[in-house]
Amino acid sequence: MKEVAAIVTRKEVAELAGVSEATVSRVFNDVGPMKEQTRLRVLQAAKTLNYHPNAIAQSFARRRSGNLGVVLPYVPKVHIFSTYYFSEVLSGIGEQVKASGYDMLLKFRAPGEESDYSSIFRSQKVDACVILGATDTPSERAELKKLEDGGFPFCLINQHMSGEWFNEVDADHEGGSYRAVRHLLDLGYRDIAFLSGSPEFSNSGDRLRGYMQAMREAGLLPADAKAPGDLPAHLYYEGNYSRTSGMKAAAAMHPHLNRIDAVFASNDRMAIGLMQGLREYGHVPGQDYAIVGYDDSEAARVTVPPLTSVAVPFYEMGRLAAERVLGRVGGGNETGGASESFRLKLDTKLVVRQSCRILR
Amino acid sequence: MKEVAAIVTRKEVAELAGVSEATVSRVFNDVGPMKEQTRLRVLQAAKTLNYHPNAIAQSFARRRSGNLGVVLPYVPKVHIFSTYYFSEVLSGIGEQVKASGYDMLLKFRAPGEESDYSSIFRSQKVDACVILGATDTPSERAELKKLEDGGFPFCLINQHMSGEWFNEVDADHEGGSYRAVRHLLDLGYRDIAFLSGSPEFSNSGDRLRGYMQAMREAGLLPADAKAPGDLPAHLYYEGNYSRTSGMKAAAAMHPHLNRIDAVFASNDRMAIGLMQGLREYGHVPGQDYAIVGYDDSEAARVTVPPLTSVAVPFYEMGRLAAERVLGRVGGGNETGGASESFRLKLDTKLVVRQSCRILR
DNA sequence: CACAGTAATGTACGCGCGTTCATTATCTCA
DNA sequence: TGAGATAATGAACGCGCGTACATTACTGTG
Repeated sequence: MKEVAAIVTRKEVAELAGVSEATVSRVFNDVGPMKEQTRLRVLQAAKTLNYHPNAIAQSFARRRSGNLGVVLPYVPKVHIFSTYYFSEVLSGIGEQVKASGYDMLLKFRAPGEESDYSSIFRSQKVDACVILGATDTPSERAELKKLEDGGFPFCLINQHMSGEWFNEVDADHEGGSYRAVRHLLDLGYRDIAFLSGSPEFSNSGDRLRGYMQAMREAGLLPADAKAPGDLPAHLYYEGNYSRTSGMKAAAAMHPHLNRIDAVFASNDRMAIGLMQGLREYGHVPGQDYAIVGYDDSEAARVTVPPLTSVAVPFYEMGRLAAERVLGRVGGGNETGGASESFRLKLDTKLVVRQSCRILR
Repeated sequence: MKEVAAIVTRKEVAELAGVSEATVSRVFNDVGPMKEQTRLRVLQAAKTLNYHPNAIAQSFARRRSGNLGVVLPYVPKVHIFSTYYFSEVLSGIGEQVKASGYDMLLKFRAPGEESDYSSIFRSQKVDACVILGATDTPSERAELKKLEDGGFPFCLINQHMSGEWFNEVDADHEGGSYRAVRHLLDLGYRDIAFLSGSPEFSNSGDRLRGYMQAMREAGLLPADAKAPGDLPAHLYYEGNYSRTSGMKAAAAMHPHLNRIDAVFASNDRMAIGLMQGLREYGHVPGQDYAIVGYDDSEAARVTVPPLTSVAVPFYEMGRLAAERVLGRVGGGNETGGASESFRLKLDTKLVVRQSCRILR
């Protein structure tokens, strides 16, 4: 019964309005001088016929898709949008994309497959691209370098590849971690454990460095301590940023809790999992031990006790990345070279709540 | 310095391989019989030149974009991805979209603007569409009906428009709410308040109906009680699904808490806000009053006490919606009519935790 | 009124691909 | 070996639009 609405084209509008197709085009793109009268006539005809330009044909003719690609990692068993970090970044990108008149095309990296970034561009379905959750592996680096060589505008978020000059929007995780640990030290804590996230993300290393620096400065670690191996074993734990991994860490940490008085966890989810886990062993957070999380997610506000955490401007990072990378679309060659590349590092901020008692 | 990689077209591949463009096309689309030898020759040439078909041109020629549109509501001040409901649904859609070889194009409804759904389709940038957070207003209904009349494949998620036959994937919120309240009743609670969400969403009404039915059956409401107005004022509160609105409700509820022994909140976020707010007045959840939330979000697991809540298969709802709606693309007319329309209603499930003490 | 100069519009082409139809190579069976 | 069938390939077109270039309609000036 239902008929698929017939496609109205420029041609029909032109006929009805009694003008040429080019004129219709001009009206819709607002180019060149034209009589107000014809403009109105065309618009009227378009309205009558319910004409809407075919976006695909436009993309084709303009050789520009009007889409910003967003590459998302495949995280097994995790519904990726549900993690605070991705959620916020995506919201920020979404905001900017809308403001720039673009659409947002999501690309999920496949489970097994090597991430073939360049194919994303070669297919021409996106004009620029923001990459989330890139990992610092040789093959990924190679892929990204191909993009770079191809001159495709892209940008990494929350990931830094040292030694390369990719466009990046990152946050000062090292500083944030340093301040978090300093906060614990200032409160009088000394035996501060570190719960790390997955090491393949650069910002896991950043957090470790911040922690180590603070500990070194406090004279709690040798001046040359650098790697996790330089830490007393009972102070270093590793998870994968999931709540469950935090709970698992609790099992490993529990036996040593007499030698630990505070924990710095690399994100809130793990912190929460850890608190849950340790609670089952009878250790009360904020009382038997202090804890600081990372991300300042919504969850940090509702735990008991509320979790001191490091706020990261994820939303703004997403917005900025989109803005910058879209600003580079098409630009560059006529100005006699590539347009400015960029590496932004936004500030993080410690948000103090009640998960760390004052010792003195 | 950087050169934008030259676009390699079919033509060049054809020349290098010594065949016609049509043959190249056939190889890449795997149509018609062809000599294995030429096939390899073409593939070899394509590899040499690093040829990738232009997706936009393909879309243009095929008159199909390969994109599934996802319409997201504009929620002021809320970073939309951060709400559990949207996050999960999007993850589900993402999963299915990938499996179906489509891409996912996000469309944000603009703040003020009337949602002009049909333009989304007329622009031809998407082949089908999933709509989240539609509201049941006359103008939205009209817009949706236009889509329907246009024969565009679309689907509403978690929203039911009574009296219309739109494709929908919904969950049994009425039943879920009924069971939640029954649970409270079975535990011995009698003075059960209801914290509603924004009334423009159909599932807010669903929850209300479930609540009322359970209360009526327990003889706590007159048999003809239907609307919120039929409730004692101290039992009915309204928020907008945000945590803050839950906190605000706490202020309104606090004076009446001597006449309230349990609360059923329309989602976890409001439940959490309410618990926080009431705690500030000295009321301890799970002790001074029982509380049940809705959504069974991650947050419900980490509150103190853990929150009894109603689980909704959001992820599956997203996946199913995408699957069904993509199944309808292009199909329908040649079979002598529209393909099957669908209205799915998935089951919800009460997840009991510790936020309701046993009274007897 | 003629002319230049500009405003307004039309003509024509190509973007890269899918696809139909025509053509040519190859095979089958008598 | 030849005729018909089938396999394999090529030639040509159009999808709907943007746009360079050609053309025509005006305007003001001397």
